[in-house]
Amino acid sequence: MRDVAEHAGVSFKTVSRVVNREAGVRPELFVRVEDAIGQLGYRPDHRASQLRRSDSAAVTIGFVLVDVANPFFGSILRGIEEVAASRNCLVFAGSTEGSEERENQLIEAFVGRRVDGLIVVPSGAGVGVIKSEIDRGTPVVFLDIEPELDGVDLVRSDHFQGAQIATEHLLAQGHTDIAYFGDDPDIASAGLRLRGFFDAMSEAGLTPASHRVVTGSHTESEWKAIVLQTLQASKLPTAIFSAQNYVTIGAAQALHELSLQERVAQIGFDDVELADVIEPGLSVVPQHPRNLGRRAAEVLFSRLDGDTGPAHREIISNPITERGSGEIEPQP
Amino acid sequence: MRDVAEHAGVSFKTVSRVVNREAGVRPELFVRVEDAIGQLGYRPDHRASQLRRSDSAAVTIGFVLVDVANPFFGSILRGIEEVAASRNCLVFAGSTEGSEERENQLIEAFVGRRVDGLIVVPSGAGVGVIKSEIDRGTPVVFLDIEPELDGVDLVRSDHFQGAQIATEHLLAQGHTDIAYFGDDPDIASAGLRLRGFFDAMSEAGLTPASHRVVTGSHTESEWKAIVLQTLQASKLPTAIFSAQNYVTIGAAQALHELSLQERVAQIGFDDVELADVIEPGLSVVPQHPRNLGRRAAEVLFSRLDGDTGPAHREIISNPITERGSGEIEPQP
DNA sequence: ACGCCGCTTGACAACGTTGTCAAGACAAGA
DNA sequence: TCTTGTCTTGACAACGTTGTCAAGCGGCGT
Repeated sequence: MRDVAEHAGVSFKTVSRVVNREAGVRPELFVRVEDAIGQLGYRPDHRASQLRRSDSAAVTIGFVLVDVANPFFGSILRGIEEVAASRNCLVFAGSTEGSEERENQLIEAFVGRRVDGLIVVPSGAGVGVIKSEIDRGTPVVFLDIEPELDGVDLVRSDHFQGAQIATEHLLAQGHTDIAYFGDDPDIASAGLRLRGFFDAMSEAGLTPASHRVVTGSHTESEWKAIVLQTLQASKLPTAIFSAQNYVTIGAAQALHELSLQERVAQIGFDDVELADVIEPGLSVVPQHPRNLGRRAAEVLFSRLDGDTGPAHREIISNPITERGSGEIEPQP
Repeated sequence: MRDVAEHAGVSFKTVSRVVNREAGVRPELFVRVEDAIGQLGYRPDHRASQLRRSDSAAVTIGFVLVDVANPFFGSILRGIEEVAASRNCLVFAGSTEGSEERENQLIEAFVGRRVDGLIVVPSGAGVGVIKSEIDRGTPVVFLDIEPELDGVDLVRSDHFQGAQIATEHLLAQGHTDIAYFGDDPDIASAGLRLRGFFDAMSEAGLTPASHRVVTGSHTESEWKAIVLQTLQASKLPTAIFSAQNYVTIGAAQALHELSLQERVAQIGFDDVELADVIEPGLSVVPQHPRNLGRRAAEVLFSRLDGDTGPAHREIISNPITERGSGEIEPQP
């Protein structure tokens, strides 16, 4: 900026005025400064300007998620971006892979860059660094997973009810021997889905055998192997509830490998690509992740705009998308 | 920081020393400062520290992509993150949706935040803002799409050869009437794939009829409609080459809707989820996007580490993953 | 001719941090 | 005791920008 000022023969304050389109600069000077900026390829240092500015609207938000490569989170990020872009705001994103340590690192890195707000898919209970940030007044919206904290903003799917209606849907076809595959129930959302499953089962007077409930955190291909192994190890269940998108894919792969896709019903939580093309089509409880992202961002920006109302708790439920696999009747 | 210094009864320079773990602070003072930091919940302002620091390793990079919701780009971003995280570096990411204007906005926003380097999937020809940034000395690695610029670093799949081998694979089964569906050939990568297709066809002495080549930028569901319409409008082609992941999904949906999946061969560029579960399995030329991201990041960091060698051009090709759909013989 | 006003411009402090350097304390050696 | 050296600490400038304020200029009314 100093260079530009010299080049245009003005003080750097005047350059600042031109850059910020402030009124009260003689057109002649304005042009001279713009020319100098163009010639020198000068770009204002946004960090320095933020450093001095007091007010100013939100310019950066951080998004802590589990894994951007998972289209569920990728779509959420896209939704957040969409809202942020409309307000000229940039997004930092980082994957935790479910590690609380990495989550803390990311949050500290984001806060160190003075993000205006955070959207977080918590890996832990929300008692780590994020808690102290909330206490310091940083606006935070939790997404997808509920932390063990009161009075915080939250946007998520109704994991419990989704699992319930999925299970009830299978029960309604007459299934009683249903296998559950899902993420580690220590993850709050996965825990809720598991409880939704148990709840629906016990409503029907059923208690799932322990070998019918398989949980853990694995990749797609690991899930395929796990489901394969489980299906081969004992009497076939008549239906499967796969409680996460990668689990759904792994389970579908396993069923097809064993040519059981017409014999064993399957219903998944969260939609997946090509679910309508496989035979039978995969029935799922969808989540509309892009909308989840949009909503979370909207809530965050309303806080940044000064909304100090009570905690916003938005729990979204969606009806089942029936495509065939979830409508298979129990086979003897 | 001023507060911490007062609270601990030291100068803020000493606080700075403690925060940066500099040697030569009496243990007693060190503890006192750390306590004050803890009590006040102080977080160093990373922007201010960067402002003053001269040297310092790379701390932030920017990634300009087309759409994070597309798992192809999501996986690339994951690969970049992976490398960046290992160097304690944060990633800004932004989706352009193919708009050159948005690309320029993003690059300006990133540069304004003084990112140390950029990875860019260019939407335009690379002559916009990105060109002037390169000239100013910002390290830039292009990814997936080649800009119309010489001497720049680039990591991408071999779009031309991939399309060639896909087409040759279909030709080898005896197909001569092959339909091409793909992105707008104005996008450099899509243009290369289309040329790879034409090249393989003409090598075989064939010239595709103009109604056999359908291009444009559309969503998954639009592609399904377009392929449906095309298949119904005229004599069936005996094979389809779908040159992008969303196109592949749309085309597969269309074929299945018309129950033609056993009659019309299909081969796709870029792998998709569940491709091995649908019947017949979808044959594709895969891309391993996470690895593309990792490689681009590695190249960028080597530049940031001072590598001033000649432009790095890495063009990766992968063999076809045969799953069935691409091995269907021509049906009369 | 004088005072007042509005417009344009620049000097200077401030934002939160680090780099530089000098000052003070204390111990060792002459 | 005096010098020298080492260790710890703080004062101050600097990074690139914006906020504040006052100075300079010309026009207008009296």
